[in-house]
Amino acid sequence: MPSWLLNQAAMPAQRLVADGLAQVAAHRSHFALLSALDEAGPSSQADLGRRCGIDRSDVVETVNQLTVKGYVERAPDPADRRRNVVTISRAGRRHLVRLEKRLARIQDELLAPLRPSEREVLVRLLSRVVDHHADG
Amino acid sequence: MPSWLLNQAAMPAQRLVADGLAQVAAHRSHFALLSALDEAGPSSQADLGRRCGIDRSDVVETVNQLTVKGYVERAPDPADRRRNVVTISRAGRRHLVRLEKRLARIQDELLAPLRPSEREVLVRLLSRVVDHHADG
DNA sequence: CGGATATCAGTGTAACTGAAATAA
DNA sequence: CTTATTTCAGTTGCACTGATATCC
Repeated sequence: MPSWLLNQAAMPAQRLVADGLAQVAAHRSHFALLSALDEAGPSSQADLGRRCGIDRSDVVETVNQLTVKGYVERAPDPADRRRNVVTISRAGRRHLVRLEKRLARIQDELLAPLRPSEREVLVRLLSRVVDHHADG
Repeated sequence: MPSWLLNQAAMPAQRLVADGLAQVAAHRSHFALLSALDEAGPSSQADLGRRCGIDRSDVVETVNQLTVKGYVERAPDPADRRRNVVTISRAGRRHLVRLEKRLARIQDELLAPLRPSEREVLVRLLSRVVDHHADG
């Protein structure tokens, strides 16, 4: 049953990612936010939440943690004083590179039984399923 | 990123299944237990939990619910008085058929964007990933 | 005013843990 | 004595909601 298989496969995926990131005291949301900031540049917390699919409340907490570690800076937006502008720091970029390398190894471990061409096929099929159910 | 795609695809899968079963006041664990009982015959709760990957505590509660609805019966095992023998009833089998039909439609909705041959490929690739990480 | 933002406290759920009672 | 089973109470992690203050 496909729905069962998807959940069974998502389980080790989640575990491998969580464990791998925990080894460097990181979390999925850390990677998501740092990635988004690296791609899109300084952003408001609401924008970050929308981009990453993370709840507004959880963005607050994640930005708190990343701020403590010096990976991002949070400053009021002079152009719109409701907003905080979150900016990735140099240390944040270095940390992001570390996380990316770690995650690459984890993808490899996750898809170990599949050849490269099969991994591509899987990614393509999953993408179509995900796209079909996007925001619906 | 494959791990992300897997989680994104598992999300609508989980939602569709949960919603579809909720319409008949059922739950994933209801289907899992009834299915296991239909396949393997009367079983102890510990066996059911191991088979279905459901925690021993949750088996207790699920059997409670199925008992109230008359879909299973719980009786002490005379051969091993630590155990309860859980048996599926005739109404339980009828209910299982309903759930199976419902779940078949849900699989179809989940994989709507894929052709039958593509669905097979997806299932095969996922199976290999799941097998590779089994019980590890 | 309506709408957006950030924050915090609290809710709901699902998976799990610990301990007790019973019995192999 | 050790291990297994069932049960219940409680915990934890997580996504989310509601309310509030602030501002466009």
